[in-house]
Amino acid sequence: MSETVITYDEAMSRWDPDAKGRLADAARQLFVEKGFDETTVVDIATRAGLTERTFFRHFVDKREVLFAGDLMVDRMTAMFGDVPPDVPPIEFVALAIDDACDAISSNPEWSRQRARIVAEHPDLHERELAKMSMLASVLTAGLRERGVAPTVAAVAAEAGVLALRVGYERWAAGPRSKHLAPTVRVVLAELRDVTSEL
Amino acid sequence: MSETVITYDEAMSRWDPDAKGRLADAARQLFVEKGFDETTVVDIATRAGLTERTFFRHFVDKREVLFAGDLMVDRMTAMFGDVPPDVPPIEFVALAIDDACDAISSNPEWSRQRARIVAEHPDLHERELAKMSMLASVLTAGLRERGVAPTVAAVAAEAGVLALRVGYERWAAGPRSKHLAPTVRVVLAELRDVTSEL
DNA sequence: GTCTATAGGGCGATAGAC
DNA sequence: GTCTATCGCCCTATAGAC
Repeated sequence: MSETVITYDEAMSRWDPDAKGRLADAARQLFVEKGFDETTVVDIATRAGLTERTFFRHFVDKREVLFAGDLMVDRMTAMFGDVPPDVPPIEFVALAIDDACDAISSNPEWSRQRARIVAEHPDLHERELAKMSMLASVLTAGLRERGVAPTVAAVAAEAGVLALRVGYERWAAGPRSKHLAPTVRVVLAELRDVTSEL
Repeated sequence: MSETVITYDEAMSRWDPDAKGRLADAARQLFVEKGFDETTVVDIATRAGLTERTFFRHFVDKREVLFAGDLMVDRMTAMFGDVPPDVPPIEFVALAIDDACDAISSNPEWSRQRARIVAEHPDLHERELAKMSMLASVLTAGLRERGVAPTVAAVAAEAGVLALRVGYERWAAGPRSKHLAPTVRVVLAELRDVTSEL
């Protein structure tokens, strides 16, 4: 009769907590060590003590592992209620973006490393843009609930996300500074100034 | 007089005129008929009378078939020289975007159908955003060559691309109108007005 | 043109938590 | 017992290599 051989790894890891977090950590490490293309999903899963199939239960595709959680969307919607009711649309957006900046700045080294990985891989850059687009949708919905006209809501939301995206890139590429929000506010002001020449 | 060298590409195109165009047409039809996910590359190639392998000779991946050519980038760089030297950055950008609008408007029905297909598939939307991001890079480079400060150049370029993207969506979703440029100009004005409240 | 690796899905079995 | 996370095996399509 044959007995099932259970290796140490399998026995230890199968029900260890935070599988998703372990996968995300393993992925980040491997992307830095070998690059995105050279890292397979099997590599990631193995390092996390899991299988390829389990990876895809947690992340819809390989890229998504770097954008874990979509925490920003939840966080942002949660703070909509805190904004006074009569601020102009762009100020509402700026406050929401400030909040997103705090989320990014709360882990500055990881956020900078992440930005570097994303900037180097077109596929990841694509996904980053898609995530930013989702943020814009959330902001647009938040503004429309406040009675802002749909077209104005969309444009204000897109303006805010533009500032976040450009500001994040600038912050990650520039000299170390703790807070992202000031950089993003500068971009927003530049956007106002540059469009005022129309 | 030099001898005529017939490359493999030229020989192929003699037997198979406009293989790339046929593939793009077949893809568009199939995406409408069956949806993006349900259409395989083999389906597309077969309808175009070609093989899967040939498809990937013309397009780096399946999504790319809807973004054929990157004609916009070439067209845009080509018109940079026509812009007078002393217009403000945002006006330079607006003129370049007008030109891109003309390219889109030149085939309005196809551009509207394309926008609908792209809007329905997250993967295609992602690629669209990436293409727009490339346009922004080209515009930024064009501005910097004119001596515009890097940060201003980037923000002006992103503003223009924002207007193109939002305007294109609005134009494709709204009632039929031939020209896209006026819609995009409206978005640009809205962007100026909404940010002026900062 | 053929061959191969990887991405990613479907589904049932199973190990553990409760 | 139920419920959920994980596994294992089989499959196809994408995409790249030779």
